[in-house]
Amino acid sequence: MDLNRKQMSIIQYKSYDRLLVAVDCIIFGFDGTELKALMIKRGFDPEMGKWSLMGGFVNQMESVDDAASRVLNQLTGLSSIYMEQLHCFGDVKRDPGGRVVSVAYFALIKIDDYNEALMQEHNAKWFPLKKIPAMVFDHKQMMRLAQERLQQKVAQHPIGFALLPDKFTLQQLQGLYEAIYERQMDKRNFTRKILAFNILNKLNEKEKESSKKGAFYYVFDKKKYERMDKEGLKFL
Amino acid sequence: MDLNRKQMSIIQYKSYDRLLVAVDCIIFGFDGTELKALMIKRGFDPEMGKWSLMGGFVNQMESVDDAASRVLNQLTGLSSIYMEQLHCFGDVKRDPGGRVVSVAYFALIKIDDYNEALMQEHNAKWFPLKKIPAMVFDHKQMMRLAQERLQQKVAQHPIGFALLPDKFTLQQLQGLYEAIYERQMDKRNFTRKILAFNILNKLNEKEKESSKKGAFYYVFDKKKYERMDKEGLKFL
DNA sequence: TTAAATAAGTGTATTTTATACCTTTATTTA
DNA sequence: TAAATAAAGGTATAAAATACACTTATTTAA
Repeated sequence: MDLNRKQMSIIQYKSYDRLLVAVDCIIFGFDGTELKALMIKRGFDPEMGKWSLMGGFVNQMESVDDAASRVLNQLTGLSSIYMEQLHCFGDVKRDPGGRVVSVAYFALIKIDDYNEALMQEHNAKWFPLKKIPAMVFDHKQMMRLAQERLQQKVAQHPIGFALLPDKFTLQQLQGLYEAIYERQMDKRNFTRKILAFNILNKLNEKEKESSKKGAFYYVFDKKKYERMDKEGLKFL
Repeated sequence: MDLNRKQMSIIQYKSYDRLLVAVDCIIFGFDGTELKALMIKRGFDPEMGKWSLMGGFVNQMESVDDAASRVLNQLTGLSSIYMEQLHCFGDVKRDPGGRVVSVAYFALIKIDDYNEALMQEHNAKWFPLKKIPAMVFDHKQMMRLAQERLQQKVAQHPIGFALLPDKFTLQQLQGLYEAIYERQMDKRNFTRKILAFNILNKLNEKEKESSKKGAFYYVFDKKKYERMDKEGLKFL
């Protein structure tokens, strides 16, 4: 029998086990005060009706990353969102419904920026990180790991902006960092440090809802950041 | 028809695609001067005869972590080795032999501490990180990511000791850090800093091969470390 | 036995970075 | 126009990182 190399290798691989591969998304949002994560009420067995991360199975013809983007989109309607792979969870019995290897991702979205209908359809709800309910399988472990990684990541790279509106005040930005790190910071030190990176542009426009004086808006300048990122920076 | 919940969910999952799931191991070693990684000459198609990471498929009844340990053991004969999950690589076409999702791990071993027969059987060879050959699939990308992660990790946790003999001199330790970070360090500053962590015990014994005076051996004291790790430390 | 050679071992001064801390300013509203 | 509100901004101190060079222990060869 005459086989070319590709056929050979398909035959070669044929005897190995094939597994279900899933993705689960930890979706973070910031409401100005608290860091929150988006959960859904699981709509199918096993564990129907319990709180769960949004997830789905990886198809034969899509990459794992694409599957994660698809799942995020199915819940929020959003695309082109900051998303990063967290960890692959591969215990044999992690899902009582069968052998499922799950690759967890975390995403950062602007908390008001989603498709209401899709969210309702999935019974989605934001939970403050301090008040995460019981969750199915190993999803709570995923949550914990995601929170740790967010803390690490945000200290090295300016990804926090993905959680804020396009224009934001320095106090809103500080509030975000305080929420992520779960500790208070000094306003003057924070301002000095963040402005020193020179990756924010000050607008000639004030946010006046929360104060009479009004606080200037800033925007994140991605180009400035990329220029300095090449030289290697630690963020905060 | 009467189905219990478990049967329900197996049926539920049945319609989804199953994929081959592999693990690949980046195995680091340190020869006193250079950081090296262990590669094998791939013994089967596709890409037979090319340099590759040691890998294998995950079986139905083993966790992904266990598969990685098994694969490491198959090549080196070692078990109970420092090993950490790196990243899941999930592109559709990453392996020309079929749809394979691969979870990469990196391991730190003592470079002389392996089973010679197994190594020969797999045509394994150590390559300095600076001189990594062409590799199959996305293995070079895995290598690069592993090197980055090792740098990050070693700065936060005292895992570097896994690459050194049980007893080592301060200069050997410094050499390791210099190799990992690819830059020279000041001997006095390094010594002061590392001893300040108070996780090393000085032995009453000297290494006398590389100097006439001889340098004292030290050992890593894991208990001391664990005590201080709880209080949270940044390592170097 | 002693001098030369070798790498180990050690301390201080300087710079940079992080932290602690409070008054003035702009604006609105009563 | 005074009172209320939150924004804006600087300095002094402490801690950490860096730069830098001589002395010591030991072996080996003269």
